[in-house]
Amino acid sequence: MRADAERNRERIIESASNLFDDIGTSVSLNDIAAGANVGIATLLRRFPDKQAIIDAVFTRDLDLWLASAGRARTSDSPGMAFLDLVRALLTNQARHPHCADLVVHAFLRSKDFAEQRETFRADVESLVNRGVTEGVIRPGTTWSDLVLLMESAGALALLDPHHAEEKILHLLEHFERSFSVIPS
Amino acid sequence: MRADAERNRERIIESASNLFDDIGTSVSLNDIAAGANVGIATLLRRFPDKQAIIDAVFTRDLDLWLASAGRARTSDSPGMAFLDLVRALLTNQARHPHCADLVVHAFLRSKDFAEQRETFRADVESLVNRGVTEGVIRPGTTWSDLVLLMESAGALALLDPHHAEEKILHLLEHFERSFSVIPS
DNA sequence: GCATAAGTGGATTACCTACTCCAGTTAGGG
DNA sequence: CCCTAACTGGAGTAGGTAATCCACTTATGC
Repeated sequence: MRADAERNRERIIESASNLFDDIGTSVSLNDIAAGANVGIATLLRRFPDKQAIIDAVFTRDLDLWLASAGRARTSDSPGMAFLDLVRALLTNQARHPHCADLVVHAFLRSKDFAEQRETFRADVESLVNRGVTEGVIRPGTTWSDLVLLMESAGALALLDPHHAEEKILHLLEHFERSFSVIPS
Repeated sequence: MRADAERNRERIIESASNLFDDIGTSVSLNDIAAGANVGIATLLRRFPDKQAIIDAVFTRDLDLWLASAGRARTSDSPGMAFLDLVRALLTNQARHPHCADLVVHAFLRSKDFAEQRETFRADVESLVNRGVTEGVIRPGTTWSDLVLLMESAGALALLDPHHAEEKILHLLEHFERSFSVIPS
């Protein structure tokens, strides 16, 4: 691939990412191309169709999540690390609403993401289990509870991006109470 | 209005309601008209634009919510009645995903719904307050917590209608734990 | 009954979308 | 420096949308 083509590819992903955050994945290819200072043909040469762009943007975000989860795993204070991880993931959801339907429809189900999904799951479960034995996290808490929280947060962000952060933090309060062993 | 015209109006709302539940509000006016066995012109004569149909369908659902809340208010077991009400509202959300963005963008904000909103709010708050003094609901629980739960449920339903019911019930478990004074 | 206002269907318009095609441009190896 | 394969922009295509228009039909009050 020629160097200029590679630069354009990155500009397209950057433009798409920004527009997805601001407007949503319904934004038109024309606008994405314009935002990258690139013709529509250039865009469609690199990405065969619109879904390919959405996937590329999502994959970039996903890498950050996996890195967060991996880092949290090694913490020696699992309860704290778990909450920090959750908070980081949710903040990301608030900022990137477009991720929500990819989380639900691709990351959690498609076999294309099977490997990443299992890594992520293993990291989270390890953290939760250690938190439970440490007595910080309520027994019965599982990976699926975190998935539900992430799905809910993403869904809220998608529905109402403007108030997403505030609502997601409120949602987190309820889940923290539900996750915690100590009633407040 | 002529009697046949009134019949057609109801058929259009019924068709729209069914299609919104199955496909979402993105369904085309042509399909709504076809489902009502009516021409597209007939549809657009009754409802000046697409939003008017969406609003009409929502208003029909909303009346049911308000009735539920009103009935719950008179219960002499507020804690129970509150949970029953919440469960009824959430089940409705699962079945009518299209309501989600109207809840967020119209019912909770537009002054067109101000009167209904305040009635609903008063009913719910009365129930919550009685539940708190009865010692069944955790002090600090407010109307805004219920709103958040309904928004989350609606958002989930919109994002993934097929698994909505299951996810919403799961979500309710966490909120029940958070609402409750007794840790489980 | 029947006059007529109200109602109707569906072809049509205007517009927006994702995606294709191709004549012209440019990077970069030899 | 220059040749050529890679790359590019933007006009154009196909297809779907909401909304309009108008010749025709029907309910209903008298």
